[in-house]
Amino acid sequence: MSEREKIAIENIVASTSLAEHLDLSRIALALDGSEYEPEQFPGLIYRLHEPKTAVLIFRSGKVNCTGAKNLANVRLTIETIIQKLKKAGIEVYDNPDIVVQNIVAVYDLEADLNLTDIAMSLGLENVEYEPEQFPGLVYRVEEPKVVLLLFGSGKVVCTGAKEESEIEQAVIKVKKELQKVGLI
Amino acid sequence: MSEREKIAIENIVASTSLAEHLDLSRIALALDGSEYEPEQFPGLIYRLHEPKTAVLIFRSGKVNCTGAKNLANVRLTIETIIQKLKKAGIEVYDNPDIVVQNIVAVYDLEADLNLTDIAMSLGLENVEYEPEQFPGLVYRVEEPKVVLLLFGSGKVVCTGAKEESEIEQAVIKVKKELQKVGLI
DNA sequence: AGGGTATTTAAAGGTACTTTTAAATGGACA
DNA sequence: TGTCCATTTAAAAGTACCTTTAAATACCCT
Repeated sequence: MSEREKIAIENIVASTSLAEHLDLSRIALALDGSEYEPEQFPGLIYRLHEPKTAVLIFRSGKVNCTGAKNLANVRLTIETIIQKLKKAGIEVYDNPDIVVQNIVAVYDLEADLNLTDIAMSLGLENVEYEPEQFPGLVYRVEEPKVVLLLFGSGKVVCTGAKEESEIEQAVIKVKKELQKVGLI
Repeated sequence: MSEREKIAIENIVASTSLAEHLDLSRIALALDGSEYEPEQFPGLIYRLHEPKTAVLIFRSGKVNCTGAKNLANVRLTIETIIQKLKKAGIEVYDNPDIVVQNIVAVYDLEADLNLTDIAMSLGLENVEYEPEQFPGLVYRVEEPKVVLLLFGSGKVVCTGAKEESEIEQAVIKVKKELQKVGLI
């Protein structure tokens, strides 16, 4: 099994634009179950059940999609929102460009990790490890620019990537570094 | 190993009387670290570190001791309180009668239990089992009058006993009942 | 009369929080 | 005018706290 196949994408955050301006109060009435409390947060929140995602819609026409585990579901979510708004008589763009902003994934090193030893080996500059605050070791990788959370179980969470290839590179990199110092 | 030795007493609640009447505001000043908030609770709360127990002192002179794991520590706790109050110039009885009101203990059946099957076997009258509310099965034993909490792991908590012999009787009883229906 | 206030303790299951990341935007603060 | 707060999502694993039971004590409330 390749490293790529062992990487499980858990969440994709993507953004797009559906119009020059949107009337959120009107959309709040059109999208059943949506939440719009401008004093609490400027965006309107709408959740889809299939795929299970959440969409944030802003007055500027900008839209965020969160929660999808693959690109197809990001597109399906945006397309569903477009159709619903159109049906409600709200003008929006067709086939807007969608930009992936962040991907969260999990990888399993399949070996218990001594995080205290790893924290000393990898050096203080890119590592933060405060077990009583959080059980994971925070490793800020510079190239690719992502953040890895290492756990004693060997599970690794990668966040900050914009492409799947960055996750793969980061995972291979940390694996090699741990092997080099004999901590894996 | 006898059943008695396998029973671990975790908490003893005992009561006694130290005087006809006590001035809790004065005791609050005498016992450093004590908590006395009459609008919240009528008793004054005082914690001992060795043995690790908690004492509740009431205006009536009645006193509760909780947290001890054996009778000697209940007596030591009460004796310590008596000495501290005497040193503060507060008149209290010497060698007051101490009554054990409740003993909480844990026993291990050393076998996984199917609580759903046990709930049906032991009958609805003395058993309550609502796993989504609480993971333990509540078994109200009539003789001795105690309550047993049975867990899927085989661990059994006994509470309501006033003597160690009652815990032993109850544990032997439930063990025999489970063996009779082949659920252990 | 009963329930909530408070103390202690075990069992085991659940929830919520801790950390990281990214976009969007409106308000508050120096 | 930046910075930081608000929100959404997801994983990891650790902590805290809640659930239940019993008992004495007593004071308030309905």
